[in-house]
Amino acid sequence: MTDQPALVYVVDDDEAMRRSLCWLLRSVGLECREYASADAFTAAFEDTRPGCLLLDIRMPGQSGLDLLDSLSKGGAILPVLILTGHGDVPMAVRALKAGAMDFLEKPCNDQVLLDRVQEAVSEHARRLAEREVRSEARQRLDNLTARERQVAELVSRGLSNKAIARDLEISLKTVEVHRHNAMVKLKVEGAAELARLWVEAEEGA
Amino acid sequence: MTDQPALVYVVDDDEAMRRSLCWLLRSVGLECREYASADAFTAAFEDTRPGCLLLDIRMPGQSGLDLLDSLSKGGAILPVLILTGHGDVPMAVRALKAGAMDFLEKPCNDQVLLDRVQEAVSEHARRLAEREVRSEARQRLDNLTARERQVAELVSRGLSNKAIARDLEISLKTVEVHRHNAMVKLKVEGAAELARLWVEAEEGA
DNA sequence: GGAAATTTTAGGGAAAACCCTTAGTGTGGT
DNA sequence: ACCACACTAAGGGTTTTCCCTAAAATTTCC
Repeated sequence: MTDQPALVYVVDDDEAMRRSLCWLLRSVGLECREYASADAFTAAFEDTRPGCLLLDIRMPGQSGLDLLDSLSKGGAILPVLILTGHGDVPMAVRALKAGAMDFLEKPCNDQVLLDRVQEAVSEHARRLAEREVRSEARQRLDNLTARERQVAELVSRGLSNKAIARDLEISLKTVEVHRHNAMVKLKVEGAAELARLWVEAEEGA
Repeated sequence: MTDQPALVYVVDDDEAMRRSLCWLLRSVGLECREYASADAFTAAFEDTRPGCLLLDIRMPGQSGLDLLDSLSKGGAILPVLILTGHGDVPMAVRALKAGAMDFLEKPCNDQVLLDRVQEAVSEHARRLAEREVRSEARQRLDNLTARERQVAELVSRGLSNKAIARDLEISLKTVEVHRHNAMVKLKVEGAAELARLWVEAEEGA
């Protein structure tokens, strides 16, 4: 997670609008890329670098709301700021419930926009860090064999080796082996750390 | 947490509207109480029984948005459905960002409204259960003495008694005592359960 | 000042966890 | 058939935790 500079994506079919937005963003030192359609953006973006998306709704081809849906369905965590000229209440409600971070109407005050962008970028950095922790945990969990995972889970729930042996109907010695192997693979020491790792990995799963 | 029936609060200064809403809600078996102002509602509601709030924005006295803010500031977890006749985009955005679960415009389709209410009630039940777990955990934690809490935290982080003794510069025997007392007070057995309890209590703190 | 609670330390024994090696069995792939 | 891997099991020793009793020093509160 090398702390890369923020990148703002601007998706709008109106070229003048894109230019103007990017000019504004670059004037405060934000890197910025333009896309004329949802598809062009989808093909290009990577959800690993802190940033956010400034998105228009009314566009030829895939609409902004559709893009918003497909982003969240695809597990993306990039914050989206809707910026539209012809918004109505149902549209705003749908966008925000679909996970948009904000819904701004053109024309929009420059400073307000920049503030929202900064908020969104911070939020994305936060989410990226969180996702990193969980995916790290889950990746280590994936390296366990079925039996090891089974034993590790029971350990994380506070059962003793003896109780686990009874539960799984295997010998105490076998449990010790699985437990030890799991601990090594997960790089944890002791039941407490294992329990924490387990909670981290399973929350929001 | 005796599983009480749902209770829907309706806050609107227009009496005809309140009546009509309550008639609709009662027709599907939902209990329902009416309030003509934000203040009347604030004085009466209790955030322990599953339900939701149907809230108008434009009212004499405290506005619906103000009520929404003061609810979330007060730590309430009651889901709020905004139902207003004169909504605009900025108002909807503000309401949703302030935590409203939905923003509906009058007149509103009956079935849509009832669906949203049911969703909101389920959501509240879910939140109540979560809050219950956390407050139980925190309450038990509050019964620990300072030293016990200190020791328990280090145990939950995976440190051995010996390591804790070094950290706190006290004897191993003392650590054992504090650890044991903490375990008894927290009603947990083993480091794993303690770690889980700790995570439960501290998350979202 | 005295009672109650907290913090501190200790001895000693039973239970559990931890660490090492060795090894038989079964399964899947080359 | 052979190899790699997972699962199983055991012996034996060290360390840590768990559980009991006992008690002194300290702090807090009335």
